[in-house]
Amino acid sequence: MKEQLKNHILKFVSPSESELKAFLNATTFKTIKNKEYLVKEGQYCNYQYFILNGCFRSFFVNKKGVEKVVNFGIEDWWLTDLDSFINQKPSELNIQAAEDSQVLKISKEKLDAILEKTLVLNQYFRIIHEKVRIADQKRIQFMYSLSGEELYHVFCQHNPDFVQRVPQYMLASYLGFTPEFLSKIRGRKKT
Amino acid sequence: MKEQLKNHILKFVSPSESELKAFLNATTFKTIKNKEYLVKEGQYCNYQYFILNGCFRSFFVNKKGVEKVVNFGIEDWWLTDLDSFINQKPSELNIQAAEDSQVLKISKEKLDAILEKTLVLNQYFRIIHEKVRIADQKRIQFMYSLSGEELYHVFCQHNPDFVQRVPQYMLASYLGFTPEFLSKIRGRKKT
DNA sequence: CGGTCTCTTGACGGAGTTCAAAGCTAGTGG
DNA sequence: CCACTAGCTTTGAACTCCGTCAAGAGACCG
Repeated sequence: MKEQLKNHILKFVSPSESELKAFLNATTFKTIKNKEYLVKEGQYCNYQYFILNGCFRSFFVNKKGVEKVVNFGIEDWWLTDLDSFINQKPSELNIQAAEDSQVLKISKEKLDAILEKTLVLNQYFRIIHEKVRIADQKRIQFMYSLSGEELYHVFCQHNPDFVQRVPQYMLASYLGFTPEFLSKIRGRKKT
Repeated sequence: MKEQLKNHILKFVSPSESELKAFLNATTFKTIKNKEYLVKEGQYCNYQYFILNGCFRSFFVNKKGVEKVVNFGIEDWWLTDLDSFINQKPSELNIQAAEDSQVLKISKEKLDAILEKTLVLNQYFRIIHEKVRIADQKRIQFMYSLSGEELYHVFCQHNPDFVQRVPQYMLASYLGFTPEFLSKIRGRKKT
């Protein structure tokens, strides 16, 4: 199953066989059931996770006790609480499976050791970061220019398959409004 | 003036003298007056900019013709339209000086050539990306959990100095609301 | 001084929230 | 195979935050 991560890496950089082996060997396989947590608020997040299959959401709980979904993760995405992972502080986020899932995980110590000396893997993660930053940029642009209703429709157009995979209340939270409002949006627009 | 970039790099990684020289020599100095543009919508953004001093805003224009500020940049920040720079497509953003400023710029070709073979500079940019992603993450958390008024007060507390440097209407746009509303917030709270 | 750019103020309207109740659906156990 | 529960979605009425529009007041710069 590490083939999948290998293929992902080869999409972006060209490591030697030994560099690839060293990295893949530093990862370990993990199965996780729907509703279980990879990371819980308050814990130190010492791993970075590569999603083989399944689906996750990361969220935090605001002062009023409401869960706010800040991100989803699906196949071939890296997922972690970066602030906790990089700066070694307690996580403010929860990362929870939204489906039965499988991941590869790598510890901070092992990853740091590899990044200390391997050019191509620095390139790989640099490129991943670039892609995420570009995606986040687009997301912020959408949030700044569209109404809630428009946001929903654009999201459905861009991710028609994904919309089916998570409950509506998570989607509503991710898009920045309440489940009640999402329900009303869906109520309109019946041709 | 390249000392400043050198010091910034040395905060995060330890390049050899020759690696550092090669990188600094690839950058060129540029002065830019208030209101002038580094990047305009529709242009290809072929440079990454390191701000020596001054202040910039990046913004786009939505369908209604309203300017939406998506980011500010000040001393010791790297700035570019990443999507345009990385994927070589026309920029959707404008980057405009908000003060008389000085920058160092590096072209995509030169940067790519250096990143092709220099470990430490991949590390450096990887670390920069990590920091920006963490900051963006926090920003999204704030946007999801605070009202407009709270956003403004938190921003003022975190950046008391910066608030003085840009006109209020830019700040309002950055925080996601109208200048009129910001003015009303300021009107209250005159204890 | 005159014009442009920025900030303020107020009346009104609308997008989205809150709260509460009821309808659905799927899983669970008897 | 049915009954029950728990979680998810829908619906509606009242309410709030913030946007829109319009008019005026400073403030800065040539």
